[in-house]
Amino acid sequence: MCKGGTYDVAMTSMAPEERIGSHIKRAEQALLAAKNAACKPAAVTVPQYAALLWLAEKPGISAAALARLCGVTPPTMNTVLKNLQGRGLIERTPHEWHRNVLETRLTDEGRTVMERADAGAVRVERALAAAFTEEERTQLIELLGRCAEVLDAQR
Amino acid sequence: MCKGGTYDVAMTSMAPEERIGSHIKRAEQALLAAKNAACKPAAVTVPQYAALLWLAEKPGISAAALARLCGVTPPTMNTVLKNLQGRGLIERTPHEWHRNVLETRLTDEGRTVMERADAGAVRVERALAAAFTEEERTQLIELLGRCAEVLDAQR
DNA sequence: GAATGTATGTTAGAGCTCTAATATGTGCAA
DNA sequence: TTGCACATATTAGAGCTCTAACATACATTC
Repeated sequence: MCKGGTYDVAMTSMAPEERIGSHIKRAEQALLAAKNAACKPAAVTVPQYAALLWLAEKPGISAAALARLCGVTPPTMNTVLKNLQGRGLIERTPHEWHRNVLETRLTDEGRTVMERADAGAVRVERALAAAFTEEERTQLIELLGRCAEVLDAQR
Repeated sequence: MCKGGTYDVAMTSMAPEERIGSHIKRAEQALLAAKNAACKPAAVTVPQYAALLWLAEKPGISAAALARLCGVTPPTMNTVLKNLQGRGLIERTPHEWHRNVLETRLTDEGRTVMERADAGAVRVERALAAAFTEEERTQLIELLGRCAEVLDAQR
């Protein structure tokens, strides 16, 4: 049972396979790699695709609100939006009332690119979903939700 | 059932809540945030901690092998090791036979820092594990494993 | 009206991550 | 021996990510 490593895992630490976090990380890494490959034909990164997808559903949204939807900080979203704007996939215009807010919208090209990337991403999601029964899928989502809940509370 | 967004999700795409990937990502984000906070007293990042932990168990390992264990590319591990070496937490010496290989080892300070970070990380992992029954934990790990398998095959 | 609070936006800096390309060294095979 | 294959190491460049700090603008309260 005990490993033969120099650092005595059994006494003070925990083996990697026992760490639920290891398995979450591995799944996330595989997910990112698969989505990255799926987005490649559209020449966008996964974070860029995520932003474009939300922008399609919520035109004129603020960068801060978009950051919350995508689960990143405002400076991070700022970086992503800069790259998207530099490629002409989005445009940002000052809000009529709240002068400090910039409304962000897809350009026509941005919409085209998003739809192309989305096709790939959905293909990945469908393949993933197909690996589970309805019941398993429900349970997986429930268990993952509990993970997020507990971990957020830890902080 | 259908959302009122501009981009018609129902026809060509998929709602975020239906995407298993969304839930994996959320759990991983919460995990990273919790581990980050846990590693902060030791003043190391999560990737740095991961490298230190493996180094404790496998002294003299090559950077490439360490990269595989940590699930990152060699250039990424190179970046992490540079930072660790700059802080004097590891040392790298040429391999006796294979001149191209650098053997990497913890310094005394590196071991101390690792143990401090590990205490925090294990605390997070134990809290996470405590949120599930034995059966749930087993199933979660099995389901996550299937995710990784399917996603890797997609690529 | 002035102070406070809250939300948005941005910059700076450190660090992680990838792909692509290059160099070096080892071992095997024609 | 020469060439090929493979592993390791590194550099370059683009992009994502965070925390910290600061600036701006609106809204509420005193």
